[in-house]
Amino acid sequence: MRWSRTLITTLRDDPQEAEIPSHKLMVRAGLIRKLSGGLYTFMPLGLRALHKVARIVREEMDRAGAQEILMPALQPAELWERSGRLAAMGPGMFKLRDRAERLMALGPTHEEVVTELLGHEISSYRQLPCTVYQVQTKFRDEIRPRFGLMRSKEFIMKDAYSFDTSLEAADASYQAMYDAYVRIFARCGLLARAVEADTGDIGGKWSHEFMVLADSGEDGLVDCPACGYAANQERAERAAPAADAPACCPDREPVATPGVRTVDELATFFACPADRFIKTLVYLADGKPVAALVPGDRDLNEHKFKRLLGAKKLELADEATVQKVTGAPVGFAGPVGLAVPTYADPSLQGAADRITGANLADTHLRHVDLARDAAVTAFEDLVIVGPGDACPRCGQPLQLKRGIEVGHVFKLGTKYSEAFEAKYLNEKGQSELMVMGCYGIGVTRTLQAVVEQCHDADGIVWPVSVAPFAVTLLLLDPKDPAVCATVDALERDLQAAGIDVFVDDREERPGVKFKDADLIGCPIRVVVGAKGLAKGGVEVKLRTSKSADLIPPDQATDTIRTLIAGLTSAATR
RNA sequence: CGGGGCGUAGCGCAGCCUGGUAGCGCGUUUGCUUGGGGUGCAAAAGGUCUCGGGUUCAACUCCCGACGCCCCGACCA
Repeated sequence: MRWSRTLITTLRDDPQEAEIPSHKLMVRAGLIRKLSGGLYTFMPLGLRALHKVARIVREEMDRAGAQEILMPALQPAELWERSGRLAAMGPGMFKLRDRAERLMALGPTHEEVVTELLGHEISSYRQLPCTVYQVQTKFRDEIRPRFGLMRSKEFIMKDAYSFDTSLEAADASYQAMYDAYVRIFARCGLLARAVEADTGDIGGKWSHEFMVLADSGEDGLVDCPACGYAANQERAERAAPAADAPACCPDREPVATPGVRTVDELATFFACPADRFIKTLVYLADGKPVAALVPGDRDLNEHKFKRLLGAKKLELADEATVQKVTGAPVGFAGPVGLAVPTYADPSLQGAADRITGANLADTHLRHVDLARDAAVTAFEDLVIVGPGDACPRCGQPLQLKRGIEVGHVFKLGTKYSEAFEAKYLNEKGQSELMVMGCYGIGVTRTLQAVVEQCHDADGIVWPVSVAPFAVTLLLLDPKDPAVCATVDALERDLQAAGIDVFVDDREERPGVKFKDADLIGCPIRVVVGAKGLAKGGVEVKLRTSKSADLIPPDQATDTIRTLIAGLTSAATR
């Protein structure tokens, strides 16, 4: 491919729209262009890289025994009513009506469609296990599109779905996908980490997310350097420290605290540290009030609380509810005498001589002994785990990192097969529900994650596996026939050797071409110019190295082929 | 949806406070020049100053309202 005949426009300045390095670079290098918030066009160079990622994904899916299909992006909303997710995902879905006024949705994911499909196609255990996948455009009405391709309203996802006869068989399908994911991200040149994750609205018992470590990542993850435990912060647990209880605790006693509501204000008011307080939070779980107790210096993890309660919807109670439940305005809730189910973090087990709200306006209680003065329904892990907390497996201190979620594998169980009666006949001729798993990779997000992880001050540093081109060939003197002839021959040779090559044949000064080559970041740069030829060769340089090697033109293709082989094996370890 | 910021030439920005001729850099076009890390000179094209209302003799500038974009929090690949 020749630059002069390709739609590639690079930018000198960082675009105003972009904040993180990968987004800036993808726009500057001319890989993508924004149409509107969360909607991007892939330009020729970006599309090539995207296809490379998709190819790796397909190869590994096929290798893992999954079969590629393609389901409609446009789906009848009725399917979503059957699974009960029209309500759950409701506002996040793009909905529209056809001319018959039938409600349709642009698919944010395909569990419904695939379960409906396989429920009809599969009739016998002999057809199982079966895993299908597709590479599809998904639509989500994101609350806040962000960071270019990282969180967009339209994106490309590889989604796979496994169907099995039993939980054990489903475990094997899950493991096969997990292993494929490890290979996919390694082949993309990414440093990815599998972490335990929350299942969210998709449902199911267990899931792992694949995280690309990056400071700009949207997710927090905890990591135990000692034993390898890793989890999304949404799910992460900790070994709760024992509550330090004094030998004896005086009787509880009300204290007037007019207008003092927050833990910070209380700490100042009582002149004691935040962990001396018990924070009482009133929530509505599917409309029913419940209370959560955490130490004053900790925050409640709503994901964990929601899972514990098995609630479909969990939200902080409104003021009126708080008033009704506690008999006091917001800021004065406490566990003493509270008549709703009350869950406490295990670090409060045995907690005594603490300060809590008194369930009375402008009043707190001190010398509260939780066991003596309050009725706790259960002690369950509730706090957001942070750096320094004890690992739930080995007790060593945890670290907190940030990551980009590029893949997610779920064990779904029979949630969808029940809703769609996706059944098969077993060996005994009995009808049984298929056990499902689902597995997603954000293909467009993965591409940007590569850029986020692989760049330097000058531009992108593509791994060969996903680079738009393996080689960029700079034609420094377009008016010199000998230089042009050398470039033509080299381009032909490289193409014949199956190597992607991109020729910068523009009427530009050398400096411009060097800068753009660094920005676009193909792994190997070959410079052909009059000066080099006079010295007897073309210059071959890796994007990652500082200096170039002078290679005789007739040996260049072999040299490059060897370099690519080296880069490829280094990437796959 | 809550909080914050920004909308001026293709891109990056100044001008606005204190109303009166719309500017700079990059890019683009043409000519010359230069030719190994974003050459230099000259000329040129390119603007409903996001949109709508209001105040005023006069609005890019002041006021009100929309819309769009970006950032921080709750959803997710």
